[in-house]
Amino acid sequence: MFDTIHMAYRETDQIRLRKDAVRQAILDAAQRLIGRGGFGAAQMAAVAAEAGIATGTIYRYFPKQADLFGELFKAKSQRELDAMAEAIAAGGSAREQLSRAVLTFAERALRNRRQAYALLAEPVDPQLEQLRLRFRRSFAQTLEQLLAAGIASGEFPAQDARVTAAALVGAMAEALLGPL
Amino acid sequence: MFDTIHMAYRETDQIRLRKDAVRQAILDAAQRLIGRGGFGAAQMAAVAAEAGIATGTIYRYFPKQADLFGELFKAKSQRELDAMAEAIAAGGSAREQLSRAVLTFAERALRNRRQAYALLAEPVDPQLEQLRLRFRRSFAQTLEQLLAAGIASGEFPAQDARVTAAALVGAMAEALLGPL
DNA sequence: GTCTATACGTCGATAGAC
DNA sequence: GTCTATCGACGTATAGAC
Repeated sequence: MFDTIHMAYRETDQIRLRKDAVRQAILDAAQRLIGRGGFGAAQMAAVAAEAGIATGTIYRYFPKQADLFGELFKAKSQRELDAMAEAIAAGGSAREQLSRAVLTFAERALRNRRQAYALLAEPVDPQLEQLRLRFRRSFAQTLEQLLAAGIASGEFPAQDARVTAAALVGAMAEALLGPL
Repeated sequence: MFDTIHMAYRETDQIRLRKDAVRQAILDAAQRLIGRGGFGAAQMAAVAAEAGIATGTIYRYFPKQADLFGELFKAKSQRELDAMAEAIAAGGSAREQLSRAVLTFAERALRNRRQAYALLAEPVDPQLEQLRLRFRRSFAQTLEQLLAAGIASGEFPAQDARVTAAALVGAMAEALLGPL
């Protein structure tokens, strides 16, 4: 019916690719700004300028600033979590694994201090803070498994692996706040 | 001139006392709600109801919710800081002081879990989060002094007291998140 | 994606202090 | 008579449910 007269709007592959590119450009721009000055430096206007688009355009892709920040936060935090898991997976004794896990976390943070501060402690909206808490739990769980294995093998003294893991996460994060 | 005809409005002592009482009633009401369900339970309407006043009235005393929360946050956190300082001031060896400081902090938190969670980790506005960071630094400084004294006396092995103090604060807070 | 519920902060009206 | 404190319904924004 209408289709034969009025061509219904359909996204072409070309448009699709272009939109994906713009979206990625926004994410990249925001990431650069966050890497230089934390979330506070990634104001929507600044992100738009960095991406070479109009401010209003950002809201077509990310209705709220929290959406943009949330996506970046998840991606960046997950990358750190993966890095720690990888360090553990490299094998060795439980002690070596734990040492590598902590060192990896700290070294990566100190190599990218501004971003690390943003991910670890920069005051952000409650919505992002919630994400932060969830990732902290993930880090703790990763370490807890390692500790539990070490305790089972007798390498570590008997203890509450969950509490120790949480304490380690807190200690790492807080101790890094000085340098960051 | 006009003064003799139209009495200028001036706040009397009676009104002043009444306003102070209302302000305190708001703070008390909010404190009770936070103690029961964290900041999330202290909605402006709920606080007003608990205090027995209208919602709009709160804003005469605290223009923004963050102002009300901020005042309570400061008071409550300072109280915890004082409690830790007191535990340390009770004397004994550096090791005993440190033990008492940590135990005091943990016991008080576990005795008032809802409030402890609110002060330590509940996602809040960036404005409050900033306060939280500042108090964490204060706790760290308090412990740092204790550690420095212990190191100087040879009771503790040589180490960076600042880093250790920060790690202790982080470990305490994060380890308590499970029970809280 | 739409619809509903909830919560913050505002506003005009009212009662009462000066 | 003039000014202020209080009320509580309303506008708006956001979150969650379906």
